[in-house]
Amino acid sequence: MKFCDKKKPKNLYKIYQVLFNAFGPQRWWPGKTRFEVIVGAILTQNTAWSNVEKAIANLRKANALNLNTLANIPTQKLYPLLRPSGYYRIKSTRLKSVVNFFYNDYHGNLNHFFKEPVEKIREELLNVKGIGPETADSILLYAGEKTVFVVDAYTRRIFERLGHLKPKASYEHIQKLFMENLPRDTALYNEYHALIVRLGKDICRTKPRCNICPLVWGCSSTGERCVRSA
DNA sequence: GGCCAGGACACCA
DNA sequence: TGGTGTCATGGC
Repeated sequence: MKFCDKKKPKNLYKIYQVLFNAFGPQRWWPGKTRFEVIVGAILTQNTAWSNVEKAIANLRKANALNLNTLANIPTQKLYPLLRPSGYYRIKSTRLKSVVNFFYNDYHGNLNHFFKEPVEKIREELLNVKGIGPETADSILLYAGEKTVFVVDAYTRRIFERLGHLKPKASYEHIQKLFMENLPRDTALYNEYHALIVRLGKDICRTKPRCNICPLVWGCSSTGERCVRSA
């Protein structure tokens, strides 16, 4: 066990409740279809969602927001469409590799894919070039409604500061911490990750303490109901 | 003009 | 195995 304190993880659900009461439901993922969620998961890598929306709008306008079209479009034709989301060359290649995976291995049938055991399809996703653990888990949770907790940079940053994690804890360790200390509930995992991102955008990143919430870190929206006291 | 965003990967010691 | 550089646009 690499975590700092075995007792603290018991508070993970309470922290969720504090965040939910403070911010309300986040209604993730904003994609309209499973495939759109998968595309968004690729495009949002290290990128603000507002930029991803522009690229998705470009794809939709070009009638390319579907598996069949993307499977047959040359990678370079994606460049101008994905440009607003940044890293457009890399993301064009990654999107193509993901699409080719579904197209070749599952004949473009996402329902077939998501019916397979979660451990199996997670491994398959991780073998696709351009899909790391966070992107794979985002696809599984938000597109496949699988009970998989998504760990991102905000999760690491926030829960390190709260003392739940040692610095440089691995993705798998952090994921295990949440999944072993929360009810196995897909809707809960969905909402919790979204709330963490919501909080992450809101808290002070540079200052260890702030005036609004003079504890380990502060949050302008939660105010006195800071999760530190949960 | 600088910083950062809902990461992943190649390369090197 | 772990650290570092690279990929890139748009908002604040």
